[in-house]
Amino acid sequence: MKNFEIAKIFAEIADLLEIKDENPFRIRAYRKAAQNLESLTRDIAEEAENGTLEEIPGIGKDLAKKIEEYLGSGKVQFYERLKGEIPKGLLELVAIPGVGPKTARLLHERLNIQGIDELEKMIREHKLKGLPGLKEKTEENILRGIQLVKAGRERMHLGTAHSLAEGIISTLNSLPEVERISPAGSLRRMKETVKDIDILVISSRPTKVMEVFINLPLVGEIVAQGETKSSIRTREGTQVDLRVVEPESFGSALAYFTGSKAHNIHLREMARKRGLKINEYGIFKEKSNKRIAGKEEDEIYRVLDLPFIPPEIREDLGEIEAAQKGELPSLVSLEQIRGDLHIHSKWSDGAHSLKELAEAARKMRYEYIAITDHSQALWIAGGLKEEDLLRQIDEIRALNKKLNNLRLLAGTEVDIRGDGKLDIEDKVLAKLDIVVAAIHTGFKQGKEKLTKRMIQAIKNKYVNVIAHPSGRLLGEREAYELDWEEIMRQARRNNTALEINAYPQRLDLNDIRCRRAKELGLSLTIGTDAHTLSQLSMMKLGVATARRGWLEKKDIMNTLHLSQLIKKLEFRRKGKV
DNA sequence: GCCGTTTTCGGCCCGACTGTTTTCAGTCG
Repeated sequence: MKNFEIAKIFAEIADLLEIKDENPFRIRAYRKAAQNLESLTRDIAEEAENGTLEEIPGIGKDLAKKIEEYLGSGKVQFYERLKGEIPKGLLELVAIPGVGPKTARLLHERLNIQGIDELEKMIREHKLKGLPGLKEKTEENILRGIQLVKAGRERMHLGTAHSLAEGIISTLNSLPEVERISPAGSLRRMKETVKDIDILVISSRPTKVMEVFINLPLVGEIVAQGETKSSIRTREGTQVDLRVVEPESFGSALAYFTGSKAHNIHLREMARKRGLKINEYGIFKEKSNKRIAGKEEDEIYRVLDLPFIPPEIREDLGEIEAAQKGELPSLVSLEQIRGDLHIHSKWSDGAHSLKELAEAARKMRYEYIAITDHSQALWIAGGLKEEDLLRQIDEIRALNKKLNNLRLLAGTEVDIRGDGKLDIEDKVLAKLDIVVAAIHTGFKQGKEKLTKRMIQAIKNKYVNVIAHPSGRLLGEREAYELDWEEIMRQARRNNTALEINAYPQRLDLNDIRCRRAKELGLSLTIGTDAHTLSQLSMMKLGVATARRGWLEKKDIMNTLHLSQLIKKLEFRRKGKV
């Protein structure tokens, strides 16, 4: 899909126009278009063929033409021209925290600085002296920014961000001065990766809370410190922003701080049309400046005649329009999950026995869990030979007789081999309650071959689920190439579910593909792929991904009660035997 | 550059913090 290529070009055009000091609204238009393309569930080439480009929000006549130009020729003239006008190094400079377009231009015009290394050298040689508005402090800030860029500050996995935030929140929450506290930002929206951690606090003594915050042991550096807002960077380099507000502003501050930016802008525009003004402190009548609400978050939506919109879908990707029409999905929740369908035991590369897993599952109030150890091809992960699998089935059946209110499902995570065949014979698969299939090798076979391989597995009548379908590892490995439309069509036709793997590095399917899967009417499962007991709790990340993909209870198979689930799992086999 | 139950032109979210300034520009979220 060229969606991302074009999104990247539009985003870069926005950066270039910013350096040129162009109309800020034009710049915003490019940024918005880039974001919308990134999260478009359909293929942009198909939209172009159907002549429906201008139906994509943020795409008008001009951008539609640029998209068509790129699809046709692989280039956008306007973009090429801009790149010719503005030295590449300037984009490098703007990427430094603390250096914006104005400073970058100044540095280029007055000192002909072309890139980040040159800038560093000039600062160290004190060559910036005499430039307006750039004195010692600013030089120090830029140097620090350069260090950050060079250290390659990357986004964290959602799971990492979650535990870091939990630690800070529990410390602050123990202060008597803290009345109420909540995570905010992309963390609260449960994005798969998080850059900064945002935390919001209610307190009548903000100074005290700020003081404790900036003196936390994990603080490596104080970035900013004010009365209502402070930022620190941890020793590991993660920025954490803390905002302290009065009780009557908590709702509006939480909404503002949670974002997304695009969602907030949309709401604020709606408010303006009604003669209202929304900011972090509340909702005000524009004329009289009289405050009418802001204590609770849902008040913001109420004054705009909208139902509450869950944080996970606040991306301005149609949720506000859906809310207006009363068509918001009722998102699946963690409480609705009745079991985990992807777990490894000691039998392969997991850390715990079946009994220990059962005990943990019972504590989580699950009705069932599927034991899905690796198959023989993955000998490196202790993959089970067929005879071992048969013994494991017996052990599971025996254990089930002793268990109350919990059922272990005998399963496998069978390897889809390089030639598309499964690693376990059909006659053995037939004895299992659930078959999860996955690709673990041969990622570079190319789109056509990989698609064929996966479809072969999808068509096997014993395969219930395709695990971690895209194969991506966040920050480590790109997804392998697949014809997704075809995969999803086949999965739907053959009644094979796709998994949302809840492992923090995977979160695969991702939110966007979840949304497309729903549009096409697929069934999905959420599995943790847990190898240890503590990893069972990652279910919440999988649910969050499903929620970001607008999925409801009825879309997720493991919200079913045990008897319904078993019926659904057996359905295909019976139909064909 | 997009967008329209106040508009096909004239709007386009809003504020905090910093550093360098005597009232504000730049950057960020």
